Amino acid sequence: MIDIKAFRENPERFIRGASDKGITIDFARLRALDDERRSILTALEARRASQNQLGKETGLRIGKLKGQLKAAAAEARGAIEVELAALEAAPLKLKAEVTVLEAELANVEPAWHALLMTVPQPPAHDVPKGAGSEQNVEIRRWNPAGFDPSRPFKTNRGFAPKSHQELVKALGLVDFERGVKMSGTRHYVLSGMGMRLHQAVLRYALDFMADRRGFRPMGVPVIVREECMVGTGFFPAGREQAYHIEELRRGGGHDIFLTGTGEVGLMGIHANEVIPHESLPLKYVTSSTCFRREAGAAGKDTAGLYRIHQFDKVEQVVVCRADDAESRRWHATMLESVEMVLQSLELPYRLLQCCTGDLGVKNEDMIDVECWMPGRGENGEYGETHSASRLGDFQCRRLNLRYKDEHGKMQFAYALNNTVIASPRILIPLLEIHQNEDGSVSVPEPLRTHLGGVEKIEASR
RNA sequence: GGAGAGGUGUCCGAGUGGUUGAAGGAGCUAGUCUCGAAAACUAGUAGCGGGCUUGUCCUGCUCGUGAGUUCGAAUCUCACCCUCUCCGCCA
Repeated sequence: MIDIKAFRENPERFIRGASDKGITIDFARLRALDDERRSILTALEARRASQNQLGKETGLRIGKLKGQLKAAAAEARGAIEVELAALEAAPLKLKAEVTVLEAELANVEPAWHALLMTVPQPPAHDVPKGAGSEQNVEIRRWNPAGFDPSRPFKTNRGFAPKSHQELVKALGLVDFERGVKMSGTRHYVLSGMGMRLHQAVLRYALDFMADRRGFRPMGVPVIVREECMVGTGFFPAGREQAYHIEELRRGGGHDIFLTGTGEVGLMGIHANEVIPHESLPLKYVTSSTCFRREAGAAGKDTAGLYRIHQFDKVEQVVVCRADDAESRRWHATMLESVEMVLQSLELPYRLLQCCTGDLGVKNEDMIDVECWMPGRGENGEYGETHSASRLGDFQCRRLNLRYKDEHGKMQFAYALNNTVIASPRILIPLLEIHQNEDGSVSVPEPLRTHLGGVEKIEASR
């Protein structure tokens, strides 16, 4: 959520931001609703102030008279009733006015709030302008020794590559047919070394972040209330993307939603809290199952492990002071972690600075990491495996996650998040890059301890 | 799932219709005292919002949430959410 005060002071910034992101918002309406809301509020509060004052001046007297009225003899009642009517006239008039104003406010406020919640965080000043992912800017790429994606796989390795679909089938790692039988399209069963490899990758990434990067490992809910989804900025824009469990309809207290990323659980932890500034930054990592409906992606990446409804992801978040330079430093540090993991797994990758048009509602700066997938497209393609976002105070403002700075001032914290590893998607480059001519797949060194020392996955296992 | 108890400020806790944003205590901050500390004493100690005359200014809201009764609600009514205890069931 943006700061409505900042919008009043400098609406241009938000209008330009939304336009750069390619998001259409009726800003004129927002301004009109905001003005209307404030003018109603002013009028309403003036009445309330009068009510409070009258309550102090005549309230007690009214109470006493009402008490007397009950006990009074018939002939004394007339006088009391006259005085009561006189005393009550002013408060009753105010009450009527307040009722009208409250109704007006109830008419305006929900629309004002709903619209405000859809205004996107403006992109950072140095994010390149662009309409969509085609205009993302490559920052750098890295290749392991002996493999250069700019040359054909065959030139690199001396044989034609198999796609990951072929590999997992031949090696018995994934059973798509039975996954679909049980749960429908985009579902799968991990099997044998497929499951072990999946778990190894996750465990390696989590341990790496905890042991080598000082992040606190957390286990968080993946079924959450709507407030968590709204607070983290996934709703309302991404409502269609989330599985929705309608508990209300079957008599439960409230509906729940399956989270599409561990970010929701990690950021929700401190919602509505005030963090002592000494405990910042918070550095959390989690491994969680992620659920995505993939609404609107029909027909896209339908085969294989690329786009699926359920997967697991090790996710890192940082909650830091409201300081742009600090948030940029953490962004770099988090990306460094990702690069260390990918390099240790010997996977070729590149970093892309996303342009304004490729940013979501909530981020002001995003860098995607793409791994080389030899079996993707005609002759291999880079495919997105990671995404690192800086959110400014957008998310913490929605979550009401604040800290008191050293001057005792309340501040909304800044938030960042970044994939450490997402599997099974990461298995695509992992299997395809490390495949051998005989159809086996070599296991990168860091994963072996998590696979009982296995160095090579072969069909027989 | 059944039965019961309860949700008040940073924390504990009082408060069952009237000036209560809220007694009392703890904690925290500052001061006095002290060579220093402790103790004691004194004072201070919420958040969010609106206004303009932007001020050591005025003002509204907040006692789980929402609606209602009332001139007036932390206090009464209704619905909901949450927590805890016991029983049942269970990975």
